[in-house]
Amino acid sequence: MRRASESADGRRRSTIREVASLAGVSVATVSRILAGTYPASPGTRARVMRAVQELDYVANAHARVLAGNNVSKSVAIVLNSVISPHYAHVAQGVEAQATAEGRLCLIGTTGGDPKRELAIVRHMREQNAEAVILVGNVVADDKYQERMGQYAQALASVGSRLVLCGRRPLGPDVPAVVVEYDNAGGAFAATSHLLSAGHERILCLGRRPGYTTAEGRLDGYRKALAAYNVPHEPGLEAEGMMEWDEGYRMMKERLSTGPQDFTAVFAINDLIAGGAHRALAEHGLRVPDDVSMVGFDDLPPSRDIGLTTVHLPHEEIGRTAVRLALEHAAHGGAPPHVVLGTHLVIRDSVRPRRR
Amino acid sequence: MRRASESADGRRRSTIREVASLAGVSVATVSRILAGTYPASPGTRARVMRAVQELDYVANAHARVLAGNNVSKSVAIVLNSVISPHYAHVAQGVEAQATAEGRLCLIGTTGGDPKRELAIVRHMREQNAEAVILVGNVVADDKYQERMGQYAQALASVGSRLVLCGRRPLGPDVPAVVVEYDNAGGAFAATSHLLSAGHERILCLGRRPGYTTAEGRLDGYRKALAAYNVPHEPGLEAEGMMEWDEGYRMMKERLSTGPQDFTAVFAINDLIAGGAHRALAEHGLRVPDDVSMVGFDDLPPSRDIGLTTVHLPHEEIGRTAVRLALEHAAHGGAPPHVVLGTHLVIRDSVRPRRR
DNA sequence: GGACGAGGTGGAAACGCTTTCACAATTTCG
DNA sequence: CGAAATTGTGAAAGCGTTTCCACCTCGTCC
Repeated sequence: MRRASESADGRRRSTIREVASLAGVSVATVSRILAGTYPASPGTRARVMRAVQELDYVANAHARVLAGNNVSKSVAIVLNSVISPHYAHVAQGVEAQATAEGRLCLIGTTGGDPKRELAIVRHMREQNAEAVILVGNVVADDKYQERMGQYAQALASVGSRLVLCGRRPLGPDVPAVVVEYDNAGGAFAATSHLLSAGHERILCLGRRPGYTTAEGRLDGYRKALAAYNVPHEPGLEAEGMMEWDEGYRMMKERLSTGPQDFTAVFAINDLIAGGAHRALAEHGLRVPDDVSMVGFDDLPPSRDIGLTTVHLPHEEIGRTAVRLALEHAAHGGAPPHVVLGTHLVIRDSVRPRRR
Repeated sequence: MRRASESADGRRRSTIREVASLAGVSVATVSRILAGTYPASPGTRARVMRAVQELDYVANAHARVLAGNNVSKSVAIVLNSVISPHYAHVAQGVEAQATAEGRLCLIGTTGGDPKRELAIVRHMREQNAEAVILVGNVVADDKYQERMGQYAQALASVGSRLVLCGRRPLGPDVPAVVVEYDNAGGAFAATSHLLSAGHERILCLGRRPGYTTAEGRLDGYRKALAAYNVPHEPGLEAEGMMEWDEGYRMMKERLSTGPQDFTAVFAINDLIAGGAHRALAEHGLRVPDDVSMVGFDDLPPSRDIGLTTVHLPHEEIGRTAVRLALEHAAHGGAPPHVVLGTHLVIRDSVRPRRR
């Protein structure tokens, strides 16, 4: 009654039925042998294997999912973009762990748009992914709070386990595995490093209210100042997004609108540090000779400029997300919540302050 | 006879049957209304929609694929790693275009290992992906040629359309969409830029026989030398992989084993340029004051150091791959083969040679 | 020497959907 | 005004698997 099943390019895919009849056994036997779930006589096994080889048989994953208990052996990762290095590393970790655990990795990017995120999560839901890993905050637009209710509910009904990486919680009624990292602690260490080198006027680049990551790091910066009894000066906090261009812009503005009233810079992430570094160079200012600088993330390109920065275990974040989600799926219980540590990587971008 | 279908976390997923009975229509009607393929009376449509809302119904993608013509509405991307910026950008392009065309994006990384690549491609094949996009060469180990036969055949029988991005062809019997970019032309422009600034002793970093990308760029470098009548000196070509650490290593070795016998550097990609840049800095050499440098790729971090480099349309490569694959799937014919252009981005890493 | 397990195997239901076919209820037309 | 075309709907087959149940064939035990 129906056209023969064909794959995308018209090549016919052989089915388990064909394998069975070629091997002279029932489909049930083929299925069992391939799954390795039941004993089978060596002779039968050999015949089946030969037939599989002959027909170049590969099981149809969709049929398998449908017939089985609807376990799709896949995890989904949803993030802002893959080109942002931090996200790329996390994605790499997710993919690696997923593959290691025999899962397929689905990926979707949102560009930070809540609507797109929602659409993608819905799409993932159709796929029955075992876990949906949400990485990084979405841009909080004006309708965010309003949308939040519908949003959280939609996410809650994903039916998959939800994992939040470095991201604001969705609400008390939305259970989720959480993988955090110590933003405040790292920023405290970074700022302290500058302070202990004698710097007191430390420009902080990347304030961003409403973004957990930025907020946590700003918090660590302020705490370090307090710990060293250095007065906190709001004018030394520049607002901007966590991107290269923004770092460049913030530093440019700073340098063009007045005298250089700082001796060191704490960039809330390495991207900002990179942009600021470039802006300084264009003004003939050298790091660390003229200005000391510390970043946050420890991304590979930061080595180009010898940036002292806070190391974040990016890939481990991704791996942990998958591992915890799958464990939680297997054992149940309360969704786990971990916070990963950070440490300062000292390179060559800080000099003691000249007096 | 079977347990009720449950999703991963035990939440029950409603089925089309439940929607149908709640709306008081047949499943066929629900299916048609949701697909929008047939007319339906406004009343029925409204009732169905209400039921869908009520039950929070989302179709099961696996069942849909199985029942439909086995079209899975998904494309797969297989690459070395996501953390390498070039690959990340390509992946971003693939994901963006896939989403734009209503497809889901599957992703897998190989670490450059042919065996893992094969395993992943097999996995993708089970999924019935509409296209499998292979990005970048796999490491050519000693058994490569031998394995190539089996390998090409396995890929050929993927049943999905195959797309090769910046990658050596698999063989005449393996039809594939090919998306290339002009490595030789870009390298020619980059080297010419250096030559026209008066540089003659130009160190080329990243020779790598057997790798199409590296070979193409080396070729462009040599051609430019020839065009300017500058004698080609094999000693000025350093061998290494296209990675940061390798760039660092190559430059370190160069500087520590003899006098600095070059005035400019052509790095086969920006990663190498970054590493070399750092090594130069550690030896007190500045770019461009002491050494001129040109890279290849135009990755974002290259802006940190103001690198003049060859721009590659990374994301467009990915988007083109998806677009062509899908078009080819729809219209058939010979698989398309495109080569994308490049252009030089002039920043601040080249100075005319002092005499 | 018959009952009983255990090891293999096959038949068939079920998974959740799409689509073909058939058919009833309209509308349109000569 | 009756026949033909159109429209909306339902029943059921089928997609390619897995798995439950039943069955058969042995070897083993009392």
